[in-house]
Amino acid sequence: MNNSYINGFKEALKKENLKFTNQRFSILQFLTNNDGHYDCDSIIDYLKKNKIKVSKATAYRTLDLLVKYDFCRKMVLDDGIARYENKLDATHHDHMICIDTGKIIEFMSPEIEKIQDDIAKDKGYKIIKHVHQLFVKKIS
Amino acid sequence: MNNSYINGFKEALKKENLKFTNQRFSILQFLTNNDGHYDCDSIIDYLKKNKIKVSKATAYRTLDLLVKYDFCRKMVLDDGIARYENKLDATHHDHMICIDTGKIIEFMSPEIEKIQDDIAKDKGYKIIKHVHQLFVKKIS
DNA sequence: ATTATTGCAAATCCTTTGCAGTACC
DNA sequence: GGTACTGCAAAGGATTTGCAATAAT
Repeated sequence: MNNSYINGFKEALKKENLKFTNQRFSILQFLTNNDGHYDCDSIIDYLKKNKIKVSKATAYRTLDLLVKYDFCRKMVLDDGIARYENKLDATHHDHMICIDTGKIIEFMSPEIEKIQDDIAKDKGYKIIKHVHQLFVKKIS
Repeated sequence: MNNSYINGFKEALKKENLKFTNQRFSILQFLTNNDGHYDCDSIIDYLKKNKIKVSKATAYRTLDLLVKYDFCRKMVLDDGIARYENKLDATHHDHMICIDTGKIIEFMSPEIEKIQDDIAKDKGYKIIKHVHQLFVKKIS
């Protein structure tokens, strides 16, 4: 297992004048070890099953931090609920979401990436991040 | 001015067994006459300035309806706040959002549209709707 | 020892819902 | 006249915040 992200995490904490705690680390660890898209409650529930107690307050505070330092990605769908996913070592990708089942499938197109860069540049901007979600149904 | 959307609106209302009321119509009218992306409160504030009183309850109920019948589009950013925009007669487009100023610029790329259709088809799905947002900064 | 952390419960914010009075057909 | 509408205020659900007890360096 590649644990090099731990040092990066410690550095981020130092930069923010924060301490390395079990709660913070557990959340990071959960996300880096699990592919998938989790809302705050799911993360807390999972950790609870493993005898690690984290409050919502701490979870949200930690998730904000992880997003800020690029350890994870936040996505908010139309239901207004934030979902988080590992971003470390994960190749960049976007999401296809099945309207019927809620299943999330990842996709990535270098062509699209290039075109959107060009579009932004054209208008005098550079892309900091982007959201690209396809809401789909199975072809019957 | 093209007011043909009024009939479409009346038909939608009939289909839902709903009545044509001033509040509902005012919201539709505001969105069709104004390009832009408005949250619920902004819409209510604007209408209030024009002496039209609409409650939040009614506004949200109406906006849901307008989305359902494709009169407008709902978008939720990471802040969790829903924004609505006119969809009628508007050529399809996506959004570039300036991180610093909040300015929203529209864009549209037929190439991207085609590629994403192909990606979905490839996995056995068809696209019902999509969200494509570029978060950008001005090139300095 | 000092300084930041945690969890709790209360507070916020956006959105939804129940209900009594009001408006449309 | 009957059925649907509106606004209000209360309820809901996700997220944030203040604070006293607790843990990290």
